[in-house]
Amino acid sequence: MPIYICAMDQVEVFKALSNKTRLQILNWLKSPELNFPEQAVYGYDNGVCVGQIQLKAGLTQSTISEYLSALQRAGLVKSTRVGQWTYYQRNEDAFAALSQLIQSEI
Amino acid sequence: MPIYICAMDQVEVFKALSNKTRLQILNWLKSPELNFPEQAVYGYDNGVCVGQIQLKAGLTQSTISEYLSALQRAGLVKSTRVGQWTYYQRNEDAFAALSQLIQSEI
DNA sequence: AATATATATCGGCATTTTCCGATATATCTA
DNA sequence: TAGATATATCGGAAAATGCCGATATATATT
Repeated sequence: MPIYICAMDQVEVFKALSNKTRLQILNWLKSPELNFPEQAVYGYDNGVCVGQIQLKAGLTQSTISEYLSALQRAGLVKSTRVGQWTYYQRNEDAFAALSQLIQSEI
Repeated sequence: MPIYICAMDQVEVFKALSNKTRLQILNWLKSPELNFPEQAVYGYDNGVCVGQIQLKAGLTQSTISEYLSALQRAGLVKSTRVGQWTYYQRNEDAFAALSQLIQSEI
């Protein structure tokens, strides 16, 4: 009987990762300073706000908002509301758990 | 500039993993002796044949054949034809590479 | 309160995925 | 060669996903 560190819905996680734009976003969020220099003024403490991600991705605001929700439902990112902005950042624990999951369970 | 050990199409791999039945198949193939005892007579050297997997999954033959093809296109399994049977087994190198990919690139 | 800005949600069209039944192909056996 | 068995491929209906534009909601500003 395996022990699960966190209750990842595996299918949901892999579905979230099954899209080129969502993979790009995750990759960009690895280096916010590098990929979102426009946000330097506001800092990167809570990640990057939706509008910046949307600009870089070149898709509509609604699409990016939904993509970020999907990533969050899968546990791959976390969000912080600050005023009228929502900041998203990677949940590195989830990636460590996923890497581990693939090694041991899948 | 990152160096890729193998040319995985990331989206294709994650799509292949985005289905409960395909995840089950991969999991079953970790312990063929345990999960496919009916095949003991023929041995497990090349993995498990399509019919046995189909029986256990409870979906149609065509569906399982297509699922196995998808897993193979993604590089997650390899197949061996022996007479009228096609045996499928996990490609453990791919899982190691994927685990690594998640740790370092994604 | 009124307006502006940032994000989320809704409705919808186009494409992809899921899974099926039918059929084609490959191999084995009589 | 004919028939049986195992697998692959094809065509299609239903559901899910990819994106969009329009609209709703939350917060900030005047």
